Amino acid sequence: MSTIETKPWTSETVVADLERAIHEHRLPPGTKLGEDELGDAYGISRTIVRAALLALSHRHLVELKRNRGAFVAQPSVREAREVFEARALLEPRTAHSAALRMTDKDLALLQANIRDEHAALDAGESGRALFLSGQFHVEIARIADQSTIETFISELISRSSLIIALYWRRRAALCETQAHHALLDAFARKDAAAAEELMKSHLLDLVASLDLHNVSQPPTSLREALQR
Amino acid sequence: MSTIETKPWTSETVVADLERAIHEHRLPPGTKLGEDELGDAYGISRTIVRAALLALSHRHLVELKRNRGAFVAQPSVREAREVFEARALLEPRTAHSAALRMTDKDLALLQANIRDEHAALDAGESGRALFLSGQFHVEIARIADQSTIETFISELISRSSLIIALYWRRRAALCETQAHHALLDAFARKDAAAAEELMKSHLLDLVASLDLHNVSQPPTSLREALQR
DNA sequence: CTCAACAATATTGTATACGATTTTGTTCCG
DNA sequence: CGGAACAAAATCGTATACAATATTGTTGAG
Repeated sequence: MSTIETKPWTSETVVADLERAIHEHRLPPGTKLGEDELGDAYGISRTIVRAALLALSHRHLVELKRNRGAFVAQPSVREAREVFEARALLEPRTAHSAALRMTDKDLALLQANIRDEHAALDAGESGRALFLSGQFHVEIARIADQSTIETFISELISRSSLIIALYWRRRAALCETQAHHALLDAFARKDAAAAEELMKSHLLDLVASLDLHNVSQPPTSLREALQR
Repeated sequence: MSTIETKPWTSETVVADLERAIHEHRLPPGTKLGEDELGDAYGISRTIVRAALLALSHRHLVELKRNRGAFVAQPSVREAREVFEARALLEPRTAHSAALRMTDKDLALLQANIRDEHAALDAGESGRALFLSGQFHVEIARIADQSTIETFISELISRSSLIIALYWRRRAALCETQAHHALLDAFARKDAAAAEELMKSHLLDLVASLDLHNVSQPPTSLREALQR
């Protein structure tokens, strides 16, 4: 946990801190997020913690069970499909818009992002690499200058991180940065149509790298899981 | 206000009640939502009210100003454009999916919705008609069996209601139900391509019926608004 | 009379106390 | 020894008290 008690933690900063921890798989799906525990860790009262957990539950990153507590969400196979369905509707067209508005500064930012992701991978910081990989997509929405869509994509990216934690099947890990590289090239050429197509196939590749027909549903209850 | 104190109001029911009131324009944009006031109205403590307001702020229906309180949101022209941009990405394709999954029961529900909207209009209940008109769109997402996208569309519909309250320009009011009728026909024929196109143009018509180039921004501050 | 400074009031922000529910641990009967 | 009933503990749900901040009202000097 973050444990730096010198900071003035607010509801929003706690949300951001927890969201990043979840996104980086430092808090795996299913992790219990006790209110007292979090309050002690951040040095704040349960009031703030509850507001943060409520916010995270609205983003579907945390599941609140009445009188049971908060847990890092465990998206179902169904939900996983839906998330990528939504991404497929939003992201390709957003990449198209972004390509048309792309500035040199934006390009540099995206390039830096890819570089940092490479560095993180080399350093064995796979969590940080995953986070940066997601940021690449959010950044595109920001460049497209569509903050409303950006909010949706940002949520979907974080949820995708949970989905990856649950359903990722081992494969070539470099396909990610390859796809981002190709996108960057299209952006550099201001080729909006190519960017849209590349994003579309990138998302299809992502889904294909998941194991979603598997019946190993994240156990809703231990009882049910062990009764087989 | 709702004032029925015999009900066991929970955070969620209060959110639903307030959201509907906002959607039906009983709580116009800019309305101050005092915590004590709401707590008294519903017969609950500020704790629950705050949770509800927090939820509504996450849906961009309420704006929270630090140490100032909660207000019904006043989407900017910029935000209005973004909301309809997002709807344009999500809804046509969702209508396509819905057409393919449409059952007779679903058709009946949509038909009933249109009928109720007509009835509400005839009865002069324009707020209720607007709400039902929005429900038509949410229902399509539900029929498409995409709950994640449905959540997004539901939020966008509610925000659209605020946008209509602020930027609607007088016009033929029946264009709405006409478009919904046409959609229903396409659904009945299971003509997914037609449904997709009809939804696309319906959304374009909606945007066209708004006055978004107008400079009469909802005043961010009274000072600024009166200094002209 | 105008306006700035200050005081009073109202409202939100946060912490904490207490009650409700669930979970865990123990006991006692079969 | 096994299991159900009960007791204890932990945790969440809600209300309330108090502090922080903003707004409003008043006063007094110029």
